[in-house]
Amino acid sequence: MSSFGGQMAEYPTISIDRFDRENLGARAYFLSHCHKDHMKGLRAPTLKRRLECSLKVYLYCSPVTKELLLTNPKYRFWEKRIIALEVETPTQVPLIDEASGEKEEIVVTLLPAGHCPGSVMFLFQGNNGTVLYTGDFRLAKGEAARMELLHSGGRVKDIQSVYIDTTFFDPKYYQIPSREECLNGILELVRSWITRSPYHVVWLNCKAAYGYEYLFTNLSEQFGVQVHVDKLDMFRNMPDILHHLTTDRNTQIHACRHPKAEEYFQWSKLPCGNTSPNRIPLHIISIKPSTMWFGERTRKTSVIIKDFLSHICPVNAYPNVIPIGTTVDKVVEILKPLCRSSQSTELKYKPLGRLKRARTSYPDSEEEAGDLFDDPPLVPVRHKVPTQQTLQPEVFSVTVVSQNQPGKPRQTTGAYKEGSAQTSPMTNFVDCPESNSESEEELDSVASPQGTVDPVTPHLQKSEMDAPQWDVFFKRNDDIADDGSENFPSSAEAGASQSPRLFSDSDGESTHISSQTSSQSTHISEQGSQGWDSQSDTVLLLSQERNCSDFTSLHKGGYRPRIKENVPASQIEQNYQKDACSDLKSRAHDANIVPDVGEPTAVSSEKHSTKADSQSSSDFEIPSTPEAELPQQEHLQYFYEKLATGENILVGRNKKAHS
DNA sequence: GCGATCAGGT
DNA sequence: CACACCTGATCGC
Repeated sequence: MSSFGGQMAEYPTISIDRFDRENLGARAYFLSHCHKDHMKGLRAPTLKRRLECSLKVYLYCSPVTKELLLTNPKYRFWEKRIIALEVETPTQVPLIDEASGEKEEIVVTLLPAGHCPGSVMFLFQGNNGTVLYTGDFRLAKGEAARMELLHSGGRVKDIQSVYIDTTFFDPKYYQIPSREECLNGILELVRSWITRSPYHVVWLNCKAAYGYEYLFTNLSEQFGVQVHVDKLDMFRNMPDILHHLTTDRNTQIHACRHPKAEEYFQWSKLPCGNTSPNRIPLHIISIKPSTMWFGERTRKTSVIIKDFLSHICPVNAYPNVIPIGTTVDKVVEILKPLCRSSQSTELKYKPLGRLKRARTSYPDSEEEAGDLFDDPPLVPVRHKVPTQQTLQPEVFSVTVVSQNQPGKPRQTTGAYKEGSAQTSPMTNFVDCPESNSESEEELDSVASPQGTVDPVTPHLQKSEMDAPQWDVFFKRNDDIADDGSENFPSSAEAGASQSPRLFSDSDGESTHISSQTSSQSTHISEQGSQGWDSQSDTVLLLSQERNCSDFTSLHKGGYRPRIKENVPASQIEQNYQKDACSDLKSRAHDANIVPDVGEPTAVSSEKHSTKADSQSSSDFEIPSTPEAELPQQEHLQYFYEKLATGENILVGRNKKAHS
């Protein structure tokens, strides 16, 4: 959990993502996104009471976050006190001390964070300097450089401090696949499975409340199958998401939840209860998105550099996550080289001409930049919040958003035009209506910022950046199985489909396959960029059938699944098979992936042995042959096929071990 | 009964 | 570990 207490040194009278303790007296609140760990105290009686007394205190967030928050009855008491701020629209917010009447103004700009729907970063500009609070974010390398509002006059704004999400600020995360890569891998895997029969279904085992929407929408679009979810009312005003969801359990793709979902899975039962329509049992595979997975098996030798932080180049950087075993000071020491003091004293100059802009060409003179601002990046949407944007190149004439508040319906200025919801040609973010009902307005999806982002971008050479080094994730530990006898077939061989089977398969029932893929997606379509989350970057696949085989494959640019399977005892028919299985399992150490969800039913003794071995983990570190080439898409397909059919992929045992 | 905290789990 | 939760037990009001 974030160590951020909610307050920033420069502007201690406002609180962000924390609403308890010392934050109870804040003059204004800000919520970066709708994830529980950023909402501590937000519905506590103490704060609720304060709201009743302090009528000038408001909560500011993005339109989408407001919508998501108010959909939950527990937070509905905030309804009259939330002010949705349009993304990428500098807005002036008054900070009033109700006791003394003292008033201060601060300009805040919401920048898309790419973490989950509605997630934003907050850029504050006021008397104590410019500071940036990132919240949880996931931006692709170079994306910060494309944010116009982080720049001014052709260069990065002078940022005093950055309050940054350091979750992945660790060398072990030096390489995180792109969303696009993950998405592509998932799409193919899902395709290979659901096309087998109407009874082959996929369960997307999602943890967080939000952040997987892009996965749902892309899967739905790709296969014409809506995703089953428990609730979708929070998206009622977000058609681009809503249209891809359903509460009808009769679909092949599920993202429903249940406390005992994992248990259900063992029994070929979906969280929603579906088991066997027409008495024909379902064949389920589960895909578990996880970014952390990548940090668990990579070598910690690479140095990561932060594209984001180094670009922002602030005077100070405050980490919000302090890894165990270290201290704030130590992390700060690591961050320092990226801050101004250690850079060549002078400000880093980054020509805007290098910025990748959604719009035509980017001006590189300040003057032209001014034109840019004259044409607001984002046109305030509809009737709701009247906003006035008169941005001049460096001069902020801000917009005071006072929204339909009880007492004062505010509006602000005239610059706002009703119906000006058009997406300006340059907008590159999603414009979601925050209103409900009356809006028949649809979300404008615009090209989302490409790629997702790694909060921290690995510092690699460009060539390396272009192609994820998958081997880092799948290479087996050197200390494990070094005889090479168990190497998996090289991708080329695997693709040859001659992998012997370790086990006979019983068609589908309970193989426990799990594989991981990673990636993020650069996005495709026109889904709202803000809806793309970071967690779906990595994926863990579990099938309820099978258990011991595992393989990895990679394909350049693509994703590499890691599969592990639990083999029902009944399926273990030969000793050598079992051994092989145990063997493999013994290598997996990290488990966090559910391994052994053993078989529900009869557990034979053999099964037991297998189970024991896999108890701690079901992930296999797949060895990779040094000379082996990254698997190509076709090879991957081959693996998927095997996975889907329940066949096993031989791991080299002296035969086609490597190529 | 609710909230906060902690433990444990995925 | 932390991602972002959830459940259950305990304690206090």
